[in-house]
Amino acid sequence: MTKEFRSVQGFNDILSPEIAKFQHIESVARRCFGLFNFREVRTPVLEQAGLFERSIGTSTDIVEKEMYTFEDKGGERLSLRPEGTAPVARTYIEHNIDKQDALQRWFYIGPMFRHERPQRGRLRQFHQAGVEIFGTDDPFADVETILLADTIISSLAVRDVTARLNSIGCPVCRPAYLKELRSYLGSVRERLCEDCRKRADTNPMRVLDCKKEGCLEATASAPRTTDHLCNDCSGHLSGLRSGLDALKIPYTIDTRLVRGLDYYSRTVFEFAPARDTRAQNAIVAGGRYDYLVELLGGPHTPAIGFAMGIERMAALIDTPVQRGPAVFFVPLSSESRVKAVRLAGVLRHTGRTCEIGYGEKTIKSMLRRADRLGADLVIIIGEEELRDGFVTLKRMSDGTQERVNDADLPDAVGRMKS
RNA sequence: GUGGGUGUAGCUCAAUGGUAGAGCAUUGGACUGUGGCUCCAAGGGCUGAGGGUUCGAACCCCUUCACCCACCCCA
Repeated sequence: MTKEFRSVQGFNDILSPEIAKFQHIESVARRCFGLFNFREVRTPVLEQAGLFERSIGTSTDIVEKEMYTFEDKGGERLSLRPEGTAPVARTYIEHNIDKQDALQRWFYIGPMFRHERPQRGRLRQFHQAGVEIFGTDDPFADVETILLADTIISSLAVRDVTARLNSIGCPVCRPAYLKELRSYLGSVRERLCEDCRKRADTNPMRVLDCKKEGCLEATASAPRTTDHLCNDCSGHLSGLRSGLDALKIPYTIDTRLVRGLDYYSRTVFEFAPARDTRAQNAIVAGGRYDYLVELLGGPHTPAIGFAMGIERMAALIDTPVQRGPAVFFVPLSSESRVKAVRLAGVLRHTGRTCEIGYGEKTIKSMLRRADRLGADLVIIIGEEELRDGFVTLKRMSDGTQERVNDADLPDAVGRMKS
């Protein structure tokens, strides 16, 4: 069949039963955010293109070729947000949050957009849940951010996920490090892949992140960020590590871990399935961005956060069982349907989920439907029930059924269900 | 952006140039107001689309579209 309309490439419909995973992940995430006392912030999906260009960095792939950027009718250059941090930082600045209380703990959940070739774990519209802590450079904020990510992952019963961690320094120590790294990379240049030769000039730290064997070997003895941190950065890192150790949160230091976004400083981290060697396997990633708010025109505001990929998390969990309705009504005439609607209203008032069968279908087909939906109880209303003011209440699990007077229905439903 | 793979019923897949099929699902019946189990039956397809070769194409060729996977990169 040729369908006239289909969803746009990389923009997927999410429907039952897959939707149950999303609902579960989001509700677990919300609960954890709430328990850590983070407040929700909802920002628009559209922002000025410049916000991302400046924050993420113009030489990153995201900005260079993956943004949905267009001119609207007013001639403004707008972008669908490719990530959540920059918009939230913009919000922090725009509403002068620091004037009230510079320390803020925020979370967001929503769709993000990147124009890439879709594949496993990568879509053009995807969903992230993330947090940001603004207004402190206390390493304990880093600890708590990582703890929160770890809490969500374990609350979702996802196993064998490991955390990798690194510090990429700050404007004080990074220039000297980069100088050293550049000269090292120059010395092994001919052993690097073509991409990495370019990166060696434009974004040398990314060379460390290359997965190609030749590059891995060539950079095996490259200078490490962690050996070139200034006193403050190194103190920050050890504060973070001792916090994680004290809480017994497992992690490994990975000096090759740099992140793809320009705004990170000091702490960067990533959670990924231990066994999965595929490239796009990070389910949570984040880091510190102490200079982003400033870069966007706000006051100096150290901050840290992470983003979790909801689709990627969904790939790691089982589909939760979706409960059927507590009660499915089987009215055998239009008069009895009126009664069914009335009784369903009473039951819904007591918190029972009810669905009423439609149409001229036979009792058999309606019962089949009730069975398929997984209804606990069925209420049959025919001629006799209508005339004498009762209903036939049937328990699907064992088929037992009884006559129940209309007025006794809520009690009888409670009794039969248990 | 580059490379590979796949498109046949709602779903998962057969059919290798000669009448398009199965399982599951759906609907109905056996069972006239009673679901699941079993049995019986039915509906459902321009074989992604367009063109070509051939007496004849799901199958071969060309074009195109879509999806999947990988690279790149990222959540």
